Amino acid sequence: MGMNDNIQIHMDEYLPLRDVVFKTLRQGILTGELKPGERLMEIHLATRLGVSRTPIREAIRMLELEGLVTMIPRRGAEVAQITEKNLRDVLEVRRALDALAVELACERITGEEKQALADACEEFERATGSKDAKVITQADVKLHDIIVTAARNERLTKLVNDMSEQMYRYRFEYIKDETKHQSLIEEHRIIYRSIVECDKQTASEAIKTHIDNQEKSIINQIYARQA
Amino acid sequence: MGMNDNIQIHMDEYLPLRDVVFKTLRQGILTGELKPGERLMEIHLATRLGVSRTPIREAIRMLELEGLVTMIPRRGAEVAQITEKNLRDVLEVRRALDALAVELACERITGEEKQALADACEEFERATGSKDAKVITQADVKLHDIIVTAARNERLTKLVNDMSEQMYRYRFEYIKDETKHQSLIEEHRIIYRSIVECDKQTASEAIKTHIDNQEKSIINQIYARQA
DNA sequence: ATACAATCCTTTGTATACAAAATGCAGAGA
DNA sequence: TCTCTGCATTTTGTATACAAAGGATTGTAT
Repeated sequence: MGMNDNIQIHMDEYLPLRDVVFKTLRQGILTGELKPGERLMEIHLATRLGVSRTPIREAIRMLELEGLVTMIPRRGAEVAQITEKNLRDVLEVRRALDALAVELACERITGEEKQALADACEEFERATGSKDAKVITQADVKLHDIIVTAARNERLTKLVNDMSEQMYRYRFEYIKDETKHQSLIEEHRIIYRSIVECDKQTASEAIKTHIDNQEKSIINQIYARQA
Repeated sequence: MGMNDNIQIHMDEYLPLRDVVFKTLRQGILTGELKPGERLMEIHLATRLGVSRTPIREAIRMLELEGLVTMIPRRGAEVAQITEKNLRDVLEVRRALDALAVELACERITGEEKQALADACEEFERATGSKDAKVITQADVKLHDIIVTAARNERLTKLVNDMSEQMYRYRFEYIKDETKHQSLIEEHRIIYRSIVECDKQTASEAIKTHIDNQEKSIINQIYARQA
């Protein structure tokens, strides 16, 4: 030992092309670069990304299962339509899962994590000062990450992360709205305090409010865009 | 209209090979035919199922995202290990989602569905009399299907179905245990009644108890198998 | 001008071929 | 006997080739 620790080979840098393609397409869809309804044609994507059709196809299979693309038999894939119903469905589920996460976190959070959570709250407050949506978003993500991690449930973590990512583009817009910042800070504080005090009831209510506010904002955005 | 209705071509019979392979492998894993830790080698599977490697690979990508197989870089896929932690995680989430489902069902269930639910309850009672685990399981699935459908949330439906399927093999064993039948019937009745009466609180508690009982049984089974 | 039909072209679905990495085994040396 | 090294085999990762289905376009007939 000792020597091996220095080697520090980034052996884990290897990623199959399918995963690269998967992440790329996913990113494209979530940021809106690839628009809903847009067809995903294999040769097209393959030449564009400089790979063959095989990794593209495998990536599409993954996106399909995540619900980000819709398959039409013998016609191929297209970026899934986002309907209002669809979003409400996702948020409805996410609300329940986030509530579960904070309740579990109340029971299982460690001392270190409590500290990390406190730090993350402060960090978020500072980030709102920066007026940089990206920084704020990162702080927000960090905070929520600590909570779901503290829930000690891998399946839950994966689900919550998947669902948050689906709202990526909307969350970004939401966080740009500075009038919401103060209430966000307040919500985070309540969540933090109730988790530390192991007050499941309050924590769960607070996170539900948190999601509900996001929902309202997102629904507004949809109408705004349509108009 | 009229004429076209008669044609009734089963045009939708077409399924890409990848989906056939997917379903086959999935079934194999869930029934325990393919055991945890078993390697899934592509050529092997391909010759066995009489197809080429391509559909096999695409099916594996899907299974991977469902968490049924684990990928080891440059080594391929193997059937995911089922740990006790893993099962507890799934059940913990399922508990919350099922609770959400009944609560939503309380609000949204239609008159027809109420009738269907009543029928399904009776059907289940009759099924327990048959002593045929398969028949009983079917009746149980039917009942739960009606509930999640009544929740009117497609995302939720998909998640709940996925999670139930993951416990397929255990559920089967559970339902074989005749000593549990009476309490199962009782639980179903409570759930049914509270949904009809739109009593979310009771419905949610009842379904949670329902899942908790399943959990106990499953954990017991695991210890029994290990011993 | 419109409707219908044949044909071509695009695109997916599937199979196969080739390259690179990893594993296992055997043999040589200490 | 044990270990290390090198080779052979296996298996994945990626690319390409071929077939069939769908859609579009063009031409023709009414």
